[in-house]
Amino acid sequence: MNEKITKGHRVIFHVDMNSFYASVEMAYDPLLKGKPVAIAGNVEERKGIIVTCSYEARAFGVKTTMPLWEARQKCPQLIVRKPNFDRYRKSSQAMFDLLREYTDQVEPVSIDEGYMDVTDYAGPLTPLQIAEEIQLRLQKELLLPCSIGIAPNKFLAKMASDMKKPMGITILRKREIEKILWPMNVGEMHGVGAKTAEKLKTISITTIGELAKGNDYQLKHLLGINGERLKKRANGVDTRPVDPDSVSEFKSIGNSTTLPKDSEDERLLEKTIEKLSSSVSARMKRKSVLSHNIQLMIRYGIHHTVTRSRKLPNPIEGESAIKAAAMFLLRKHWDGEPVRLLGVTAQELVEKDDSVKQLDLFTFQEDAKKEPLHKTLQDLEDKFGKGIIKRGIKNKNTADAGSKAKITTSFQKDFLE
DNA sequence: TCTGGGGTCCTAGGACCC
DNA sequence: TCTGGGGTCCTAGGACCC
Repeated sequence: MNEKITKGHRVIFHVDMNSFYASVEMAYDPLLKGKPVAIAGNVEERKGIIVTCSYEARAFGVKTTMPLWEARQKCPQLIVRKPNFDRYRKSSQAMFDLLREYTDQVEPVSIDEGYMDVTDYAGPLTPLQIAEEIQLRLQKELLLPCSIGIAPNKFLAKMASDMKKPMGITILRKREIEKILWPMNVGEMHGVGAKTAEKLKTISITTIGELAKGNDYQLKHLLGINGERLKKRANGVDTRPVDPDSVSEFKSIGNSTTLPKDSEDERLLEKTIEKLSSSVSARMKRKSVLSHNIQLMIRYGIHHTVTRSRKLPNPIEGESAIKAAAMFLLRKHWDGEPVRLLGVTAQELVEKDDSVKQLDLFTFQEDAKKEPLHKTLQDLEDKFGKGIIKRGIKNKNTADAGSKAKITTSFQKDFLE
């Protein structure tokens, strides 16, 4: 596939913005600087939890996902702001634009972090100098602090960026894995959550080093294919390429909401689904996509969530069509118990775009050529669907931006070994 | 007073086809 | 008559991450 051939060694950065939402608020309002600041969803009600908080707030013991009332207990002078996503998106855009000044191999992972592959960087700076410059510029130009991990692959870069916060730069070389990575708790590994850590404990694996030497058969039995992958990562092996296009390919768009109080009022549930459908529809239209599958999520108690989905013969984007599909699912599957949360998600997205249809027709014809002659139009329609709209269009704009510079750099690409 | 809302990826069973 | 094995699609749920 498009996996980059990685002869020689790569130099990968993981850039991680520090307490991003809180930092953006501070950049907008300098009076907040140096103060304990927290961003919380729904400041008034029971669902108020801390989304992010400044390091000043963390000093009081305030943490992400902590209920707001508890955070206020720990830090009475806590300044609480509602999230302002437009601001965060703008700052994020500016941040990634700055990163792209160094290479076009930038892969945003979320609003506040991303990978860079600077292996082919052709300027005068060393990797460490690039990282230092980026960190300094983000701080100066955007007033945003970040931590950067430098390593030969994504996994190690991610682990490295976590090691020094805030405003850290950490190089993690292959030869340092044993000394630095292996003593760490396996639960601190990216990709290992509470459940997996618990399972690993049953085969006496509690550190990353123990995982690195774990028994293949046991791991496979316990975690399936993920066991294999995690063991490789623990040994510092990760061949995933940095893919600048990955983020533009949305797989689903959804909205959910916790009701003011648990409810079995059918009218209220319908109204809620209507609102959710409408915002999902609006977001789909902005992204110019259609959906082939609508999912309804119903949460009854804190630990009882059910998802139900429905495949659609024709792709939709309209509010009323989404609502209709979601209501169908509600009527069919709601057991009448009080509902805590409802969610509507559009899945199996396809591009709504004439040029894409053209492209489809083309691939359709190409495929037809490869098929044996007895294949009929009906066969192909069955395969591709009536609308001849292909799913999951990839790499729409992979036009090669330019020539690869062939300047030899001061860059020792194997310095990470 | 006790965990929100946005996602991705993987697994597993059943239906159905060949 | 009893029957295998492979593949795909659909649905539901779970783990994880930010």
